[in-house]
This record gives sequence, C-alpha cells and structure tokens, in this order.
Amino acid sequence: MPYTLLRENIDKHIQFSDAEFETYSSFFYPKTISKKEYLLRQGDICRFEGFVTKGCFRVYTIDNDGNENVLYFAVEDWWVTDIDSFTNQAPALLSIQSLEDSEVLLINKKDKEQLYQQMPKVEKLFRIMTQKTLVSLQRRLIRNHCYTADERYLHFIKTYPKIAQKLTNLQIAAYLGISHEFVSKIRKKIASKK
Amino acid sequence: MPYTLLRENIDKHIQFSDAEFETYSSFFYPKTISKKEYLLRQGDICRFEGFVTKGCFRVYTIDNDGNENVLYFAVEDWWVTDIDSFTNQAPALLSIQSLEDSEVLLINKKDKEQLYQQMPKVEKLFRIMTQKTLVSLQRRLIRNHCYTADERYLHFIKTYPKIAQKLTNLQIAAYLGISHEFVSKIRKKIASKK
DNA sequence: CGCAGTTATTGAACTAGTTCAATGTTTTTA
DNA sequence: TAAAAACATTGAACTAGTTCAATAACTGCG
Repeated sequence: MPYTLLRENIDKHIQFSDAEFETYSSFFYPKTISKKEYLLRQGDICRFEGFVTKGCFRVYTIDNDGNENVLYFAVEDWWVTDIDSFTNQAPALLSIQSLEDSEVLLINKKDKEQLYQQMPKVEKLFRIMTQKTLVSLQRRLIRNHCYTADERYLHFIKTYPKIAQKLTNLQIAAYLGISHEFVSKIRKKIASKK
Repeated sequence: MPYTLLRENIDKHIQFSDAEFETYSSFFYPKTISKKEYLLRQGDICRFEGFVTKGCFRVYTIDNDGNENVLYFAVEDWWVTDIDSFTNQAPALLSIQSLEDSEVLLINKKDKEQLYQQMPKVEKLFRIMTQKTLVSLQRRLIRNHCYTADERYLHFIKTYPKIAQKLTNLQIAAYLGISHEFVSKIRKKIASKK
C-alpha cells in the first residue's frame, strides 16, 4: 500500500515502466513514526528525503525570538526533507515532527545519488517536482503580501480542508504567520457572518 | 562575453566539458531589451527561459486590487521566466520588465525539451538550480514571517546592495510587501541612528 | 474518574504599518 | 531649458494585527 502511493505520486509527473518503478521504489525503505516523534531536528544533518504514506507532519523552524514558523504541513503524498541540509549535509534549519502516528518511505543521501546515476529519469522527476513546489511557494509568497490574515486563513482551510481539520489554532497560526489569538478572532468573525 | 557568463553560471552548479558547454550554449540566442520593455506580460504565454547577461529586470504580478507585487529582481547571472507558464504553456501570472537597457540569453520551449533529451545532464543542472532557488524562497518566506519591515529592508539592502542601488523606493516596497511611504520612514529612522 | 497540561476564547491596551494628502525633489522628455 | 511626470518625504489619522492577562474548554493520562 505505501508503495502504491509512491507509484501514484510518480504517475502525476512522469511515465515510468513497471520495471523502472521497481528499481526506483527499491531504493526506499519504510519507517513508522509515532505521534510527536521527530524525523529531523533543527541543527542536525538531514540524512533522508521522505515520502509520507500515512499521518501528518509539520515542517518548521524556530527563529531567534523563539517563535515557531511552519513552512508546510505534509500529509499522504507529500515529500518531507530539509533540501538544503540533505543536499549539502549541513546542519538543518528545519525540524520535522509528526502530529500523529505516521509512516514514511525514506531514501538516504548515498542511495539518492546512486539512484540519480542509475536512473537519469529520476533527475527529470525531481526536477519537475521541485519546479512545481517552487511555483506553489512563489504563489504563497505573493498571497502573503496581498491577502489579509482573514483571506489567508480562508484560503488555507479551503485549499487544504483535510489538513486543516487535523491542526490546532496554534499550528495554523504558525503557518499563516499570525498570532493564534487572531486566528480565534478570525474564526469568530467568520462564524458570525453565516 | 554573454556566453562567458553562462559558462560561469553553470560552473557554480555542475561540471561541463567544453564540448558539453558548446552544445548547451548553442541552444540559447541573445536578445537586447531596452529600458522599460517587457520580456513577458501577465496573461501572455511565456515562451522562454532567460539568463540575464546585462541590466536588470523586475519579475512581478499585479493583484486584484491593482497592487504590484515583485517576486524578485534579476540582474546579471540570474534567470528569468514564469516557470509555470513556460512549462504548461499557460497564461502567465507574472510580468517581466527591464528596469534599464538589458541583455538576455533565451531558450525557447521546444529547444529546452530537445536540450533535455539530447543532454540528460541538463536535467541535473536545472534540478540543482531549481532546488537552490526553492531553498532561498523558503528562507524568504520565513523571514517575511519573523522579521519586521525594518529588518527585511536592512536584510535586502545588505544582501543585494548592487541591486538595491538601482531601485526606487516603490520597487523595494513592492518587493518587501510594504508601502513605499513606509520605506521612506524606515530610511529616515536608519539615517538618524548613524 | 479526576486532574494536569495544553489549547481556545475574549477583551483591553497597544503598535507596526497603512492611507491620504500635501510638499518637495529628481528625472524625463519635448 | 522648461514643463511634465515620476518619485520621495513627511505628518496626521487610522486599522490590522499583537500582546497580555484572565477564563473557559478540551485532551490525554495515571
């Protein structure tokens, strides 16, 4: 089942034969993560790229003032890693923690390099996936500039209703870059409009 | 000279033999853009990826309220495109305008595809470049959340002093996501502290 | 079950940043 | 070189969002 998800993930971006997928998937190994466990801690070196097959993660960083800042939440079919740390084997700026019992498929650095070498098509796959991620991040940056907090909140729960359900106000606030009290106030405002 | 810059650009990311670079660079053609001319207009389809060899561009979007939002400025050694529009040949959300007389090396969609096919190494090159862009955008997103406008302004002029020199307050404001009046006030504050 | 810890709500006081409008400055262009 | 246009500065009034503090509601756990 986890590998079925991995297959479906690829099919969204590129065509792989069964044999190609076989090779590709053989580089990944499953890992079970219990609730609140860390896949990666800020400061450590990120040894993996992970594909989420079950559960939910928050990918975040703590700034100098101790504020938590969520870069994104990852559920089934999302990838989790600190690319910078993984690529350069340098200390991570990001932490990755599960919000519930979860499962991932992991690939480590050496195997990733070997996979690139053995299957050049994987370069294309990750080039395409990274591009798509970049586009959505560009759009989010723009939204952050031109939307109000209310609009950003609404956009988030509309775009990711399933993820939003799993989250506390605190977590949503850390993603939107606002205070959790203000999330409360936004909710109240919305409720009273209906 | 423009092609020397392209060579130096590649050398930062990957190793190319002279022959490989020869092939690679033969896919690009130079274009001269005079001040305030558009390389791409929001709504049009982006037919190129461009490597800036001279001058300066702003890559921006206009939101529903008519506010201009600068995604980034591109000078020598930067790439300009609307990836989403280029990849999917769909209407662009972004406009790309030169701020001064400029020069770019362009590659169009078909040639890019042919290049990928002919030189799989180019997949790796663009995978790596896209990853680096993604990392810097992730960091910018986080900065936008945890820095004040003053801090973001200072970070910007410190990180890109050469670019900042070329820009008006209006343009810097559109990049930082604040009003240009506030940029003025920040400048005054900083000046008075010295 | 009951209690501890975390999360949510609310209000009051505050502040970072906006908006508007007026004035001054620089740049562009005829 | 003058006039027009674009850009920058400044202050006053405003507002979106914060911070703090107090209370209420949930959640998990022994």
